[in-house]
Amino acid sequence: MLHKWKPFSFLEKPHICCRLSSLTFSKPSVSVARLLEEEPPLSRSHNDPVFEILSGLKKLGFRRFLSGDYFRSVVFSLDQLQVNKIINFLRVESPDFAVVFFDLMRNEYRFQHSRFSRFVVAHVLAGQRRLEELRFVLEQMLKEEGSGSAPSLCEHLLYGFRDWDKNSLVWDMLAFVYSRFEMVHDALYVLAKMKDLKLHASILTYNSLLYNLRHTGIMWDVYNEIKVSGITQSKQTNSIVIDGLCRQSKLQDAVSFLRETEATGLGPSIVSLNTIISRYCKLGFAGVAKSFFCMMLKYGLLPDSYSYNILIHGLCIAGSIEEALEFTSDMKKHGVEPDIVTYNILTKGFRLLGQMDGAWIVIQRMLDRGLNPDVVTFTILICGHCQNGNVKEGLKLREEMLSRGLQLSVLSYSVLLSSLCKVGQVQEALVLFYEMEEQGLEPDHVTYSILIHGLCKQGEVQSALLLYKEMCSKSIPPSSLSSGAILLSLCENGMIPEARVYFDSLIMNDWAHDIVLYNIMIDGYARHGNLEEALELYKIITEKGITPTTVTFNSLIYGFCKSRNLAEARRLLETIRLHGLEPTAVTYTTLMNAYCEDGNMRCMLEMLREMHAKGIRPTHVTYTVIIKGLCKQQKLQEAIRLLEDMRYMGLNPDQVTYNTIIQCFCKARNIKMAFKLLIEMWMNSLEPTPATYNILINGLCVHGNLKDANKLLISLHEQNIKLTRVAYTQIIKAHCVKGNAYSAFMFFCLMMEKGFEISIKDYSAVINRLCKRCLITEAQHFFCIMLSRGISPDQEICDVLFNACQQCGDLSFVYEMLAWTIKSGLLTQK
DNA sequence: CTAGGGTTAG
Repeated sequence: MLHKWKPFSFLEKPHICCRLSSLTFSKPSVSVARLLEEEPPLSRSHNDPVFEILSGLKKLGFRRFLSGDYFRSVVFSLDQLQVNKIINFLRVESPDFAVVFFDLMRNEYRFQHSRFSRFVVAHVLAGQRRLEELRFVLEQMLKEEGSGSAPSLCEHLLYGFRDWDKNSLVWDMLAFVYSRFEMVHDALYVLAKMKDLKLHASILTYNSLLYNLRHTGIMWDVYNEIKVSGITQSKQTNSIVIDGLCRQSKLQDAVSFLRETEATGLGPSIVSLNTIISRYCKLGFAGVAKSFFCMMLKYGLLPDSYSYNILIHGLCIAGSIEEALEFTSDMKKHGVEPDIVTYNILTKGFRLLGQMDGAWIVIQRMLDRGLNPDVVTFTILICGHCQNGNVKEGLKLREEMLSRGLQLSVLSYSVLLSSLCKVGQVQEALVLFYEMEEQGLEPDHVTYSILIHGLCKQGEVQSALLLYKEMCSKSIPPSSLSSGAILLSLCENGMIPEARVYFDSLIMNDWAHDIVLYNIMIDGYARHGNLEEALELYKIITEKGITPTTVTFNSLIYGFCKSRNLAEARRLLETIRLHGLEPTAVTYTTLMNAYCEDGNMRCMLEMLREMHAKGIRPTHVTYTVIIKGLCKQQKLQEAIRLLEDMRYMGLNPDQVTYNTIIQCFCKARNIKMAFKLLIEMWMNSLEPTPATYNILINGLCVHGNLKDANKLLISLHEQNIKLTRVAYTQIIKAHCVKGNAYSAFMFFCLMMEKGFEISIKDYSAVINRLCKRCLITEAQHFFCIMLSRGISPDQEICDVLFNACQQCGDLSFVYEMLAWTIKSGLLTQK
């Protein structure tokens, strides 16, 4: 291997830079002769820099020679082979200098050492038990060699250094460093070679490997090997196994393992018990966690601050803040002082209960104790405000942090980004995202997931994809979450075949067992009426042994409801329980809505009763469905009463709720009440949606006064309020039906002005209606606009116009139309 | 040991 100079790194050093121009790379300069004049080197070696360097070192001493002109003039021409010779020579003569020379070449001259030199120096360091440095040398080597390099490095070590002193230490450290760098396969390879050579690995190496493999079943292979090899286990060995079992969700095995090791004399360690307590807490079993805490005391082990913090945290997430506070005083009594982590945990505890005032009391106590809130404290507070929908307050806290000189972490930014996205302020989120990058913070896969998701939800799929690409280019591997966002957006945009191709590619990768991805795809199929494919995917899930969630079934139920197979939908409700899962409000609401659409109020109410009996709280969506049912039965007063009841029960009606009930009043020709409800929306700071206006405009067109509809739409149009094309098309339709071609034309222009895509369907809708009323000239007019916008007429539109011209007796246009149809190849056979 | 992200219903 040829060594490579890294010119730019040494050019940074001014003294070298100056010399560079005067350097000669061929023969030793005159100054060498002067340096060595006391005893000139052997003449035959004049051209051999290795010889000159070695004799120079000997004569002048290390420091003097290496800082001298000769060495500086010749150093840049040295290749790896020559450096190998020097180092190997020094190893025998004076091992310390071998290391110094090695370091100097690398640090001062950015010399890329060969494997041979590195291993030589590694052996020297191993011989002197300079383990930190040994590790460093091997770390440098493995950083450059990368993963998959173990076989060739082992070969090198095996054939080049077989009987060297302390060879086994170098092997062991090599395995250790591979393991630390998470190059597990390489580490295992080295260990296997060591086994062949009958070399023993140290417990540290085994522990490190055990640690890296603790997520997997291979952990046991390593553990058994430790037992077989007969080396003494350390305290950490058992803790790592227990941690691994916990991470593999084998909590029972972890407990049994703890009991087994108890007998072997080492006894359970604090760390092992802490791990188990932590696991039980995370699963929400604070009671079990407490019993292990007591067990710790029984063993005579004194709980440390970790033990207390873990338990206090467990109690907080279980909602038992009082008990958490009791343990906090308990820890003080036992001489363990609550630290910043304890206070942060308690703050979070209050935050989880929505008691922000309690959170502030904790912070006050923390301040009294002389502890300053840190980034975590602030993040918890920001989180609290954001989850209450108060992003503004969250942003204020950010200011506060900055004014205290606290740098926001990636995490605290992510909290803010997430809540900005949730309230639809994606642009603001992006601004904050760029600020974050400017601060030199590297967004991680969670940050990207949040933004990609936010953009997708806003329909900005292209920007989302750009961000996705950016993430991949930074070699942040896409997570199932960010990919899930893309998948979801493909489904939401109706691109089901594309979604499936993408889905298959995701399943081929690491996320073949992520049920959420399946759920998104199944829902995509169910939503777009492809129940067969949805069921096919469900079959695949069960075949793969993946546990479905209630969401999986909810989507299937939706699919069956959509295809009007209510019996099967209802049967699936029972299937949920057979899988040991609980139906949710979504399950029941989906079914209730289907019964409601079917006009089957009896079954709908039956579902509501069942829901109630099972203790599942209806949501505002459930109530909206019931309101819809009441409206269908023309029970308007009851609907209004339910709307009031909702608020009373703390369920806030949203836009859809109002849209439902407003539509109902429009149909009942009670336009006044419909507008009263619109005002009520405003008063509850609910921004009406485009659908709200569509309902009102339609109500005015069909059941009210068309002039009022005109006024409303024009006013909305002028105020630039977000509308859909439906607002325009339905009023155009109404005017056409009434024969107000001019008004229709005016609104048509307004619709075009707003930049809505106008399709042939819009033209034929107008032309059809105008023709029906024999408004041929007006229909022609729209026909001409259509042609001028580059839209080609289809068969149907030509037929309609042609027939109308004949029937209404406008023969002049018949010929024109005839010419047109011939020209377009759309001639009809009538 | 403490702080962040996803899927479903009207």
